[in-house]
Formats: sequence, C-alpha cells, structure tokens
Amino acid sequence: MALKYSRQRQVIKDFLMTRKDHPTADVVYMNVKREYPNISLGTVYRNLSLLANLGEIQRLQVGDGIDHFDADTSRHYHVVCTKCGSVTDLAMDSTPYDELTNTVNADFEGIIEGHVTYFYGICGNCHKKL
Amino acid sequence: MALKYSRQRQVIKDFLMTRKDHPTADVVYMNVKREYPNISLGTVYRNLSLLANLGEIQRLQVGDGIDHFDADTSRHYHVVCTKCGSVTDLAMDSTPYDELTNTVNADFEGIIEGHVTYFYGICGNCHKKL
DNA sequence: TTCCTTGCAAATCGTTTGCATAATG
DNA sequence: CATTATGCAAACGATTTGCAAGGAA
Repeated sequence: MALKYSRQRQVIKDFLMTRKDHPTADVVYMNVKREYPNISLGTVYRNLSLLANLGEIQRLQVGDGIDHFDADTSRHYHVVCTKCGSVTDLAMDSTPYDELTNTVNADFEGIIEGHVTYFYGICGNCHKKL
Repeated sequence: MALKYSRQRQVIKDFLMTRKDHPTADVVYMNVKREYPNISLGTVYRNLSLLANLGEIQRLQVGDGIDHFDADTSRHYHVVCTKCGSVTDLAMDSTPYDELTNTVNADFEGIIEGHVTYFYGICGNCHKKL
C-alpha cells in the first residue's frame, strides 16, 4: 500500500497546521470545504486517520467523545477547559513526562511505553472572565 | 430528583465491585442479565452514567472509543495493554499525581484542577508470554 | 495499466432518549 | 399519590465502509 499523493490530504494537513485549537474532523471538513468544495466527510476522516497512523498528526481523545486533531506531533500535554471545552497546549519540557513514566515503570511487572495525560481545569481565557 | 432505590442499580453496582478488569457497559449488561434476565441495555447505561455522576463509580475513557467502568473510586492510574487491550490498575501512592498537577499549575495562566492519565505498554500477562 | 484515492451513501456501533408501564417513598 | 425507574425500540452522532469512478505513478 504505497502512498500516493492526494490534493485532499495535502489540504487537510495544511489546514491543520494553521490551527492550534485542535479541531475535530467535522471542523476540519467545514473549513477545508471552503477551499475544496467537493471534498467529502469520508475523505476527511480517512485522511485524518491515515495521517495519525503515519505519525504526521496526533489524535486527541480528550473525553468529550469526539476526536480532536493536532498537527503538532512533538511531545506535549493538553489542558481541557471544563468551562468552555477548549483544548490548549501546555508548554512544558519533557522532564515531568519522563519522570512519571520512569516512576511507574519501577515496579510494574510489564513494560510501560508511555502515557497520555489530559489536564482539566479552567483555561486562561475563562479565568479572566470570572 | 431524589434518588429512589432500584434493584437493577444495586445489581449493576454489586457486579462492578466484583470485577477489577474495568468492564464496558455491554459486558456489564451481559453479566447482570444472567442474574436479572429482564434488564435492558438502556437501564444499564442509565445507571452506569448515574453512578458515575454521583461519584460512586468511575468512567474510564482509555482510547478505544468504548467507556469502561471502575467501582474503585480511589485515585489511581491505569495501564492499557497495547497487545491485548486489557485495562489494569496501577498501584501507586498519590505523590506523582499531585506533583504533576503542581508542576503544571506553576506556570499556567488558568487553574488546573486535576488530570487524567493512561499508561500504555505491555501488561504483565502479555509480557510473560513473549 | 496498476492500484491508491475519492465522493457518495449506506452501514456500524456505542450511547441516548421518548414513552407507556412498573416500582418506590 | 407523586415521582423516579424500567423495558423496549427508535433515534443519535461520530466514524467506518462498500463500491464505482477518478487520479497518480
């Protein structure tokens, strides 16, 4: 299954790279549609999954039942706002990540490869409004 | 909306307390059905959600798209096996949990209330078989 | 020409919900 | 009696998939 170029896939990835709010498939669809009116939802889903499997984008399951996508594949944490539902990046070096993984690996009878963490709380924006 | 006793809810909770493998709603349904043949899937979903909202059980979203439930409401982490998909408890004191939350709170412009973490790797069982 | 990709629509699947009936307080 | 809970089936919403047609190598 050699990969072939597809304009749609490129547009999807390009769009995702312009956003740092981790849009859902549907949001990607609606936006990409403006520039590429014929694109179908199925194609968007197919390509988002493909890109995620290739490791070119990240799939986030933040707990609202809808998958979010992130073009930033560097290791970083996310904060989900319990007020507005926004998903924002958390600037942080990789120390806490490695520490947590190591701590847990210490006395686990299997092998811990990594972890996924979502922080919940009030985002900066909502906090100002209070 | 005062809560009224329901045999079904009790059976569901009782069953969940006997399991430490974090079953899905469907698994709960199939098992509870043996003891209570007339129960419906809808009732199982309704009660699992109710119990989770009351804080009497925990809802786990481990990334397979299906909700898992845990009668152990104490704060603890989980390991999802990338081989067999099992979800097991991780014995650990609360220090790493608090540390992570505090580290992140230090320079975040909102308020972090807590976090959800799932570890991924090979569980003890699968590791033995390699 | 090969076979990956698309658009479209139908199908899946976990979960929720409306409604008439049953059970609880 | 007032209200909550149930069983059933239909509805939902996000995602996947089958298929015939289109596009890349």
